[in-house]
Amino acid sequence: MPEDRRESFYHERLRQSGPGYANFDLASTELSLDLTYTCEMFQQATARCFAEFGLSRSSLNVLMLLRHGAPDGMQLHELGELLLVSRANITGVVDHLEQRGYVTREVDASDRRARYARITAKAAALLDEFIPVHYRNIYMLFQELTDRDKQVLQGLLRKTRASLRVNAQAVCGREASAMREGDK
Amino acid sequence: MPEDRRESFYHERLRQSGPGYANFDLASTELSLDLTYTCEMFQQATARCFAEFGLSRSSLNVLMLLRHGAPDGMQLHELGELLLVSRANITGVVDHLEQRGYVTREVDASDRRARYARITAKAAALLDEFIPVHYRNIYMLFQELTDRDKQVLQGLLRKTRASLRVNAQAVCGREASAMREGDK
DNA sequence: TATTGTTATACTCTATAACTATA
DNA sequence: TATAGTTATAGAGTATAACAATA
Repeated sequence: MPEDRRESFYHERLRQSGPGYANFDLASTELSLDLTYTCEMFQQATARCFAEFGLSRSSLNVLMLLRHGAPDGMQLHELGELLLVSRANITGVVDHLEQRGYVTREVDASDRRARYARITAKAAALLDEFIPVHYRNIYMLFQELTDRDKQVLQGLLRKTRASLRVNAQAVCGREASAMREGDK
Repeated sequence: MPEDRRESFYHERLRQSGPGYANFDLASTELSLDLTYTCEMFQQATARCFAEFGLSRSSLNVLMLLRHGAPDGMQLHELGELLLVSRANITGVVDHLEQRGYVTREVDASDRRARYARITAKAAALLDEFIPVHYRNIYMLFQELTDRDKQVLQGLLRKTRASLRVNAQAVCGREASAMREGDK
């Protein structure tokens, strides 16, 4: 197994410096770093392939969503909600896709506030070329994990997301923390 | 456990549309989505707190690295290597920190090409305020996971990173895939 | 009034290439 | 020649606020 200077460096530093701060919990903090770091590595590993096809993660998400979830089009705010992108910013993503001929915008006849983004044949052709390469890359990147590993990992990541959802409201910054201190 | 429309939506779409593409492997592809999605949720949950303290993830990383890894300073290219940031871009991060008085730049006396970034007392004070809030947030966000969960998850994420490292070179785009097809 | 979408702004992060100065 | 750092540029992502059109 190849060594990684960063990996050991970070964990060592954390074990040393963490206990010097209040509220430090080693297991959670290590987990947060591991999660972020692993995700970064995965994205870095696939970044070149995305760039080569002129796709960003957002634009791929939009195209896949439109192709397989809504071949007849989807309103922009729906796209934004599914992709966790604000209404203001989904406009830009769709602009970009439209400029390159990958989606069209059509006004909804029954509600003239709404626009439907629809995927074009050109984008479908791009996906037919890109996705097999992308899927092969994904398969290769996770090759050292057994089926059992993947299954357990997926289950734990699902549980993690549930935990994040339950506790996201409780997270807050300076004032809220100060207030809670005051409550004691 | 709270429902999430996106979560079920994605997995359902993937199971339906995936097999239509070459090289599709459900377990790996689901894992890649789960990893990305979980990480996104975590970062989203902590984003407000970062913003409130005027910190970005990069700047926090630099400050923590300097404080606990190199209180006497670290060369910019070293920072870049540890944070996976290019030499060109670490300059900007350090510029930003310097403008706000969080680091100083000092020329190395023995090698006048090199600059050392050193953390200031002002930044140390900021960390003393920010980190306990941050650590408490992390602890709360992962609260629904048991110690055993966290331990297993960490182990599998480490194994995942090892897999990514081993296979990262094999990942590639259009031409390389075409070549490999030709080899068959 | 509320909703859909757009515009504008500003900041962060990333990637790349060309450049300076030192070694 | 190689290394450390900077500058410049361009693109993508994010966040926020103000605005128009429509319901």
